[in-house]
Amino acid sequence: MKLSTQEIYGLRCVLRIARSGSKNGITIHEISEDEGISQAYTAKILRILRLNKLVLSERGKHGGYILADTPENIPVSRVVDALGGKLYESDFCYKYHPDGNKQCIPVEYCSLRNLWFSVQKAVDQVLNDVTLQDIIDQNSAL
Amino acid sequence: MKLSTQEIYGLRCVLRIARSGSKNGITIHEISEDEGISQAYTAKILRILRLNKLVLSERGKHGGYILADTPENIPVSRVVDALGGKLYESDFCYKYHPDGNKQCIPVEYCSLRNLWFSVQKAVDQVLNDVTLQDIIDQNSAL
DNA sequence: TCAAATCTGTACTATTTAGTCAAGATTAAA
DNA sequence: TTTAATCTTGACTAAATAGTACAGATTTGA
Repeated sequence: MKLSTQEIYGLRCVLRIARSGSKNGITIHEISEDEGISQAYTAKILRILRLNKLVLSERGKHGGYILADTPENIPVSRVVDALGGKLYESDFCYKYHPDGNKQCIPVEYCSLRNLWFSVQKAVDQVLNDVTLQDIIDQNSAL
Repeated sequence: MKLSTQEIYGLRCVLRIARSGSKNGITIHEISEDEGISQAYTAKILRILRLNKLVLSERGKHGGYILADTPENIPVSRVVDALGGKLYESDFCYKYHPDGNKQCIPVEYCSLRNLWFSVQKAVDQVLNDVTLQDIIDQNSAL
């Protein structure tokens, strides 16, 4: 079970934006420099975050990125889900039964579904309860 | 955050082996049929499980696979870790800082490390406590 | 109006993961 | 001893993810 690099880098980008005091926001160039991620890849990740309404962008000379909400109001789960999706999604059972017609009939399939779903819940419990502000503050039950 | 198909298929394969009453074990062909996974891919996954000492194999006419231990003694975490590794591993911080020299200096890096590690712990808590036998029985706090 | 600094979008390449193929090794039984 | 059923291994192809390149659009200010 792994995090994708998009999730890892993306959360770091969002935190950079959150920590930027500037009213105009922070540019791709700055985020890229600070995080040691290429500008092109930073831009790609920010696009996803923007399409998911986690950040707002402004073009032009004084352009840049700001958060779409206050850091207290953005749980980490929103960022991670935007970039990497849920572990257990609605198409889970179908996806991993290539032959299509055996879903959830033999008994262990259902208990496996329950297993993965409970892993999902455990992860969500952690990530829903931590906001960007918590991370900035190093608040934690972590 | 996703499970790899190796983890998902692999756990199903192990459970098939666990549920096989036969003393000679169960063949790749049977597992493949039962789970709707190709023989070749099933073989590849079983190889990993064998190298990780989760299953034992016997060649030849009456060959097949059996578990290396009783289902009660194999927590799901062992299977998942063998096939997909840990979410948070020792090289985590280095791996995602391509420029190498910024690890854990700016404050949020450390809180992120704590975050991912606590996700890892939450997942482990679920997967360590569930054994193959639990899944077969549909026992659960799931 | 023009140029510079920025974001935007698409298409491309590289790497990793998923999945297949085929030839070889082992065992049991005829 | 031969054959059939099995596991074993490594090399291959396909698909998904990671990461790059570049041309275009927007805004500001000279």
